[in-house]
Amino acid sequence: MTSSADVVDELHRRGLIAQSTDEGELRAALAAGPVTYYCGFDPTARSLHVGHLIQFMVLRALQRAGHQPIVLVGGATGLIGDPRPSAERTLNSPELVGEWVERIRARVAPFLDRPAAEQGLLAPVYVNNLEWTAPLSAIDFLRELGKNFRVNRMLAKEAVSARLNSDAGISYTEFSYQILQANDFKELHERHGCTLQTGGSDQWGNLTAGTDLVRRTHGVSVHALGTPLITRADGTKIGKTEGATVWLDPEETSPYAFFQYWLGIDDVDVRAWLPLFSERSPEEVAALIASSEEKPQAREAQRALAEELTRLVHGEDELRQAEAAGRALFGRAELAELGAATLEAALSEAGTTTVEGEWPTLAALLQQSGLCSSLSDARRTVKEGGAYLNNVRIADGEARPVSSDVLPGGWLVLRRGRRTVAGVRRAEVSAV
RNA sequence: GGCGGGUUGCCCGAGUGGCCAAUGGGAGCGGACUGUAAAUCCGUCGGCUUAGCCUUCGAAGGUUCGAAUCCUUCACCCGCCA
Repeated sequence: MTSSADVVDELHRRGLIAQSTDEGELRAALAAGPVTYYCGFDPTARSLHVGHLIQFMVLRALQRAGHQPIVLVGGATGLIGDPRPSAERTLNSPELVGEWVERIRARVAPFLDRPAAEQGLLAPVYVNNLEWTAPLSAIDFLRELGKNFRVNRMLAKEAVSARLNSDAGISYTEFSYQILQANDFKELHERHGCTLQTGGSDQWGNLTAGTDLVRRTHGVSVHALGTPLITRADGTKIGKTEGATVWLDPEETSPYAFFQYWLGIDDVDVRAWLPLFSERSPEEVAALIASSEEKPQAREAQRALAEELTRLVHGEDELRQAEAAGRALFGRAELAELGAATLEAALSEAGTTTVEGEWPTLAALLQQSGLCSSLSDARRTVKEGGAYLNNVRIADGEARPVSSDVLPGGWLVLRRGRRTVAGVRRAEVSAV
């Protein structure tokens, strides 16, 4: 176990610290005994995505070093909206945000509750800032909180100034966001003795707003740690491409797809990300990076990371199934030689569809399986040579499957492109 | 409250009466090359009963043989002034 203060060294070594308040003071505080720290997650979607993983890595490292984690879910701040540099957020209904709060809270458990239970570490405290924000009256907000904030400084925050310089401008609602988040730190300081907030460096303005507020109201120096913004080598955000966000919730992104995501990341990124996301020893991490440089085609680093993170997020059983599915679908074995059980397990990871009645055309099957978004898309994909039935390129989208196409268990394996697979079978055959 | 500017496909952004399902860039998707990588090149990128047809350019009406483009009303956004 990392000792209380060495955790800062570990975080630095792994590249998890982009900026921090007075580091000397922070080290001293961490060395003096268990520190209560928090990180907040706003419910802006149904689930958290891989971009949030880095926050959990920090939370876990601190917990491992014996400190007390608090996980805040932003039931209140999620109703207001943290200003993005680009444009105003759409307000979501309180009902929807409330539902997301619950879903997200459920997702967080494995990261901190498991180590607490298995290794005797301090169990996380869960809070929702709606608890103290909802009762706040406008008078209190303006008198008790507002007086502590200078608009001049608020305007200087990066997210705010970006918006002021854009056509979109910024609503008063979003402008107020930093006050609410600062107040969270103050409340947690008062309620739980919290003295450290961690978060993404894009949150830096909000983090320091919090430390400033606590200092002004309590005369106490508290801390903030900002993690670096993780980007891919090509500059895009991790796992957050508009088309295919990789979620942590198995209902949104299957463990199989999650595993495949990490397995497929490119060499440059895996070498950069391994220290960030792996909790292996520095020696093991270095060895994996060396392996990636010497024989990149082996993809050992990608595989190690995929295994570690799938196990962390989804658990050992799901990891085994995701791995087995990948081997079955991408391995050298002929599909027809796979047993019905293996095939079914693999396909259920990748995604399956059942069709009623007789086989429709292959183009229709591509659409119904979800591989293609529309019939037009399916026809286009076939025309481009990107659609496969049982690993054989489909030449005619209007053709229908024949009995010799049907694999053990009644399955057809449809594939789009190199790696997107789906299983399809007819309702009548499922009993066979 | 006044004046001005704006609302185009996933995003940015052209387009001011027919040649517009709508230039260009990005993202996405597919192919080639590879290592289930990157880069590069090629193709594609509203829908359908796909050599044709249907629905799109904030919303609803209108003018016209014909409108993303003109007119009216409405909604929302931005800026300046009060």
